[in-house]
Amino acid sequence: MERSTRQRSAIKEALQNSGRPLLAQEVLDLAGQTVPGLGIATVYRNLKAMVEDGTLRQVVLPGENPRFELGNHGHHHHFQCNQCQKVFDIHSCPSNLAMLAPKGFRVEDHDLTLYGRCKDC
Amino acid sequence: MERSTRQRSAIKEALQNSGRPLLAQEVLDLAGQTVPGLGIATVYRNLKAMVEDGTLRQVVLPGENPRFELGNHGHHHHFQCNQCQKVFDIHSCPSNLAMLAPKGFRVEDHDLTLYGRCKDC
DNA sequence: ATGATAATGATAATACACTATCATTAGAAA
DNA sequence: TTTCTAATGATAGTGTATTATCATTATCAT
Repeated sequence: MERSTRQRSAIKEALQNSGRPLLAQEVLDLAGQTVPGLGIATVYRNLKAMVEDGTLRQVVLPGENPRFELGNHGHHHHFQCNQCQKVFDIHSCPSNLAMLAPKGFRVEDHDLTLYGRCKDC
Repeated sequence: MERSTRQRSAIKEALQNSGRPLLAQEVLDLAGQTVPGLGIATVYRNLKAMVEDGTLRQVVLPGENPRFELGNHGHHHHFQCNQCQKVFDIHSCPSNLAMLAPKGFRVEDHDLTLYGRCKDC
């Protein structure tokens, strides 16, 4: 059966505390402060398992490596800072997007990314 | 100086005739019908050169390899078909997106991708 | 405390899009 | 037509994120 490890806890905690989607490398950096010696393979292994069981979901922005965020958020979008490259959640969503599509096209979903300067940059 | 070749012409023609952004592989497939034996290296070489001189621009959707479209289009967005995976242009753009960002965040640009079924699927 | 084995960490292997290399081909200036 | 060399095509090489391997460690039911 599944065992509870310091590594797995630290990884989940890093995602919970960050409040924003993290790259695998960022997860390693943050969780590695709690568990020195944490290996990148362990990070990938756990991220993958947590995505599969629904604990996490992947956030993929254009041209970027996958980021990870808690899976219990509803539909939302993201903002990427042009300065620090960090990604933040946006908890609102424009309506009417379906009517932008040409005639004959059925819209089922959408992705929106805003770019600019974050609060700290 | 730069020479005019059948290969380069066929590559540009493929992009012009398609009316939608194409993957490097799709460019090879289409232009290869005009120039049998066309090599993938030649496609990449020319796509890269044409992006650098502004003839083409790259279109990068989340989790997808770069596509290429003519560079003389204005700001616009894209629709990807969930069935055939093809990408199409959308020549309208929602306004008000800047106000979706949290306080303290300055919005400078945005990317929007719609997903669904295209006219042919 | 002990044994079974899930999990880890180091690192080799993989996948894959893209680029470099180089011998050959083919524009185009003369 | 000849000559120069840009461009091509085949393919080896590269970069890099992710995964597999495996010896070792640590969790937890007993």
